[in-house]
Amino acid sequence: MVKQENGIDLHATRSRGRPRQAVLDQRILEATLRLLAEEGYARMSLDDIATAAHTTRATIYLRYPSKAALTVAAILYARRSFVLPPLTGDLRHDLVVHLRHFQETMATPYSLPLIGTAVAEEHTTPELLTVFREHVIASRRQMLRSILLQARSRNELAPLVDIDLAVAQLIGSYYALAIAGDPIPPDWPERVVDQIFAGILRDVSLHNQGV
Amino acid sequence: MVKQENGIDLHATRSRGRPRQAVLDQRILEATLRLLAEEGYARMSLDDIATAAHTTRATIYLRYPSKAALTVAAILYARRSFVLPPLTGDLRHDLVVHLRHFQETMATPYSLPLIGTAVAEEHTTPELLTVFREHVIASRRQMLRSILLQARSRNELAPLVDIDLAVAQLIGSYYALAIAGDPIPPDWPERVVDQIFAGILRDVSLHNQGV
Amino acid sequence: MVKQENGIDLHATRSRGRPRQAVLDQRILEATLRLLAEEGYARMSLDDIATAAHTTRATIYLRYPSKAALTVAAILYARRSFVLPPLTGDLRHDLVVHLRHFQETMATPYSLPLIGTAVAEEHTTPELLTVFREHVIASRRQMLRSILLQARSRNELAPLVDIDLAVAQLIGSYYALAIAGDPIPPDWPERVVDQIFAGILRDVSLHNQGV
Amino acid sequence: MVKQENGIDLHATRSRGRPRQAVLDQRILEATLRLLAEEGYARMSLDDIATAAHTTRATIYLRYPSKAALTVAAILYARRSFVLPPLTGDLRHDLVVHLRHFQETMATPYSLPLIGTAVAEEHTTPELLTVFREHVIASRRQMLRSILLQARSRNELAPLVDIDLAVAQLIGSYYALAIAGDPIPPDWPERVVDQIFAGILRDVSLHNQGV
DNA sequence: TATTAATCGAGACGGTACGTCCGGTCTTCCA
DNA sequence: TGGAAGACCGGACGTACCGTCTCGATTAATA
Repeated sequence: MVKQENGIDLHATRSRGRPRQAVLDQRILEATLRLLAEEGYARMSLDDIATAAHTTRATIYLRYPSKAALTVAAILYARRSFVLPPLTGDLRHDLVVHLRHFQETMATPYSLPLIGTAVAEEHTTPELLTVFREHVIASRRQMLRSILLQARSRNELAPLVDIDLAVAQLIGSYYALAIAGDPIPPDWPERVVDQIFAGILRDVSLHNQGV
Repeated sequence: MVKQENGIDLHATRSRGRPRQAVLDQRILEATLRLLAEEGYARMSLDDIATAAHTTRATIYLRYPSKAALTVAAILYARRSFVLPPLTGDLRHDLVVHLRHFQETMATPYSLPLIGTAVAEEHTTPELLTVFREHVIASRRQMLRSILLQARSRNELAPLVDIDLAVAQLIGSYYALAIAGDPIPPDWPERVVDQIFAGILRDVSLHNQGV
Repeated sequence: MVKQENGIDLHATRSRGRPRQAVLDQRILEATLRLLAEEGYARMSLDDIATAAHTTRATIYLRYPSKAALTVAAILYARRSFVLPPLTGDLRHDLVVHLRHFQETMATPYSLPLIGTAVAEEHTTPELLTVFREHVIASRRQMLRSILLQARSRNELAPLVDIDLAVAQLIGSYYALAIAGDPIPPDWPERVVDQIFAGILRDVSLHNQGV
Repeated sequence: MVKQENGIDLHATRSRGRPRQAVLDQRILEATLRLLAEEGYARMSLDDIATAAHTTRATIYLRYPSKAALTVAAILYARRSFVLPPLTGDLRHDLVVHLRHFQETMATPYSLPLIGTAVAEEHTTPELLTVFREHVIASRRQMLRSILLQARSRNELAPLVDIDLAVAQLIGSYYALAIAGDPIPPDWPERVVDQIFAGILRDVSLHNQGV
């Protein structure tokens, strides 16, 4: 009988003594998510989380060894029902669908600051960035990669395309716009897909034909 | 006769009272930069900065109202001698040169975590992100934009190109790779420029011709 | 079954949670008393107290809301084993004994400055003076009053004697001498008792007889 | 030719350069007195004094070397027109008049706290207490002493009277009442004089005669 | 009349302390 | 054993104050 279904179970061992209250796990994680969203990582205090979850700091430390670990757990908890859209085989359509999904995820109030936190704490709390990479970023990146790899196998891509770089261009354009403070256009997925498909240079052969 | 010699004069008004010791400004900002790099924003303490700058917290607070403001000033100070490379008119060359310059800037140990901090503190300390946008990001973005706009005026670009999006793709690919933990290839500037030039799709006309 | 064993129990409610370390209470109060004596109220710093008590300022603030409150508590602590001498019924003897006891109390290095502090802070920190009056001054004053009242009931006093004023004259002569910088004579208790007994005027009847 | 006429001239030497503004002396001292009365010595800040006197801390420090010295100067300034009542030769009347004068002086809002401050700062700022003793306390004490000495020379006093102690009893009864928080009765001067004249014991000879 | 020496306003600076807040650990009782 | 409650340590933050200092501007006596 397998207890862990997603590899991220910190309290797996079914030991003796009074069992933990599952409802407390939930309350703690949801309070964490809410305060993370409202205050940001730095200003979010464990005391406030404990109060919001109707428990105490000590009980939280019984579950998570640090503020960072709790944050990580909360992020994973938030993504527990996260499902990527299925692939259809249509290159443009699949890319647009996934980028839109990404866009919607990032539109929630504190998604970007949370990534910022993970990056900011890279040296002091590398677990944050690690868990982000492994459980949040990697899955989508892998999906986009496979979309492009399938397209390559269907011979739809130019032969020298750097697929990892293409994925970075697609996703990264969102980061760059957001960091710069530019509003993200509603049709950003279509725009970026079309632009990376066609390139930005004038078609020389066509141009020459015109002359 | 010009009074300001360095462009960023925070204490311009030659007012009454004992003037600030310029050397202290410098020592404080350089200590801040060093500790910011060594410890990161969160672990950097004003007491340590004061000690390293051979002064006291009170004196720092005379200049900057908060830790965030000091950090902002230090970042601006770090960029006081920041000079973007000149333009040549060669589209590909100019883009590659500027992206390489960006790449080198980001390669310093705490550039990315610092941006992460700014993004993370967006809601609690928006000044950080604002100053980043205005003094760090905007200038390069503007430069890349003008490179592409000049190319458009020389009729080198495809007519429907979204220039802001193209800039975001160029720069953003670096963000995406860094956040994902991917190593940045040494020839990243050339790669991303070429890929955004040509697009990633197989040349359909050529392909059709081939068939 | 008695819960309070020493009369002044600030933390009487046996509530939940980790109980305070009684030894810390003691160390803090004794360090306070020592530094109060060595440095005086103004120069005594909470950091030094904390260091001397092998704890931290935060822990002190857990117990006392301010420096003044801590000082008050320390003074009360110093008087925890304060026992007034018993009465014998001999008016002169009782008065002398109590005044000598008062004299010995005041002889400790910072007794008078401490009263001075309490008086000085009357408007800004009235608690100090209040606690002094209630716990230090009142008890002795009451005792002297009762000595005189008993004497009155034994018909030993002149009928019009203002007892409160008499107490004030006895004790006050010490204050006045100390404030004036006069050395307090070792037999001050006997002197002041005898002088307040007999009055200072030449005995008129005797004088008249002499003439 | 004597320059200083009262021993307390801090700015005697008539040197070259811009002379001091006499009006500033006055404003500073009066602001000091007011804030000393309103806030007490400890809470009175030189910045507040400077602001109230429409000047700056540096200018104050040009005149007085420390907060304590300024306070001393202010107290002396407050007593510049202090005149003790003349003697009449009537023992009881003279004592009552001087005690009433003392009572009125002490009735001003911060007289007692000021003495408290001087006593409190005895170890850290002994000048305060010294100047108090020399210029405030000693003069009255001397006057009361001379009243009693004259009475002795007129053979009005009992032969063994300790005059210094008698003065201390007279004045000290006020201190004791004030410190204890007792209201001072309006006829306190008469009461204390009469009580110290007659003593508090029942007249034994009279009593014996009565029996 | 020009110089000189001091005052005065304004504010920088070092040093020190206060009171608050937080993260992490611990200790105790209760269920 | 889990959980509630809260003590405890260590350390940072921002504020306040004292006493010193360094400027520029001003003012009067003097050379």
